[in-house]
Amino acid sequence: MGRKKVELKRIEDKSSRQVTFSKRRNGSIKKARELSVLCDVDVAVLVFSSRGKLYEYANGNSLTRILERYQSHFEAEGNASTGANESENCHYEYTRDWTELLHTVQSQLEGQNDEQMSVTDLVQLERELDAALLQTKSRKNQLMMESIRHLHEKERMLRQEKELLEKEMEAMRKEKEEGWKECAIGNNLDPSNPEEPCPHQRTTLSLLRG
Amino acid sequence: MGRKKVELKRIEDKSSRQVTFSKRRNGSIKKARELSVLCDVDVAVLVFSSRGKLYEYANGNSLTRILERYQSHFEAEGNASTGANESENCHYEYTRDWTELLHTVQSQLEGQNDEQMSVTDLVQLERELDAALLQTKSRKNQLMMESIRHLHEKERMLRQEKELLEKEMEAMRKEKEEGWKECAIGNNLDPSNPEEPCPHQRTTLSLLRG
DNA sequence: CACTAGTTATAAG
DNA sequence: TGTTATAAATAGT
Repeated sequence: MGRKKVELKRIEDKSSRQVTFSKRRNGSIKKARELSVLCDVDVAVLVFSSRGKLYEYANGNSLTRILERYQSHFEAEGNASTGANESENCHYEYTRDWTELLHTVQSQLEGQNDEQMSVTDLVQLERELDAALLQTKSRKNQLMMESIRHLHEKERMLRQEKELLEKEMEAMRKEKEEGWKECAIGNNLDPSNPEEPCPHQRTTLSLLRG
Repeated sequence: MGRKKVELKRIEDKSSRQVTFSKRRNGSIKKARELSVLCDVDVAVLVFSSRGKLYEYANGNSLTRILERYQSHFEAEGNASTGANESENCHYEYTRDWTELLHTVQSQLEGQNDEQMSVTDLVQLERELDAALLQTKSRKNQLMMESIRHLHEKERMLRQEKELLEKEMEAMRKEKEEGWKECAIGNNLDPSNPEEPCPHQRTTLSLLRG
């Protein structure tokens, strides 16, 4: 789409990468807006620049809302098997079976059926919809519970890591102190001197407490 | 970009809207991928079809990760209009009603009622039960979503704390090193001596790397 | 940022 | 779904 065809790989030159980033970011968001308007659907685009700045687009429903919508069926992939890296797919695969059902309902509601549905048919339809609903709810609950469990687990891990870090730090502090004592001995000073072994250390400690 | 220019407004013809949706959805996602690859940035695209199907694209960091990143962003920017949604209703009053409802159902099921319930009564009962069910589900979802959001937030905080600790540690390590140099000077040793300033330090470092 | 030349996306069939 | 004429995005300047 320019003077010459470009390879699909990282642009190494920083400057032209920046230019391309700016141009294509706008392009992408424009495309998203067009899609949203023309087809009357919800679209969100998030772009994080390499320096962490966020550019976003979201129509109508604010992004927050869209994210909630997403979250309600996220982490189905949580175990990494499905959403390896590039995820580009349609979720709700189990919905496909129901599409027919919904179609039936729709034409039924539009009342433009050649063959009006009999009560018996409708009873059957109701039964199927109930089943579908049950499945949906069940799946939703399962995913949410999994998600919560997963997050709890993550929290636990993070706490552990933090604890470990704190221990490391304490150990390091002690070592340093010892080091200073040895140093003092080497300098023929009295190691039992109660005065500050090192002014730096105090700084670090007070930072820690803060 | 086609045989003729199109207005930027909802395509009214359902069929061509569907076709355009399909084409442009792919186009948009393709653009997003190119942006991501060429400029080496994180990009996410979410598209919800009118019937609620989700199409998504996210490079590298899985979408979940990107969303977390997004949430941090916008939470950091302060005010979240945590819209107090509909279900602010008086929970208790409804609960009392439900007890009655369930009681009714129970005796109905036991079939030991003097007065059998008429179909009309049952229709009404069904209606009430439906309403109760709806409320229950709504409340449950609300609580679960809150819980998830809360956990995400906690995770974010823990990560921050961890980062801080790591920085502290690095700083402390540097200080120690300096301290050793000064010490060496005090002991009239050559500070540029490339040998180990302190065996303890090595231990700590390897722990850090682990 | 503005300008094209050559590329890509896509509306219509 | 695949094709084609044309609009739109964009790489290089």
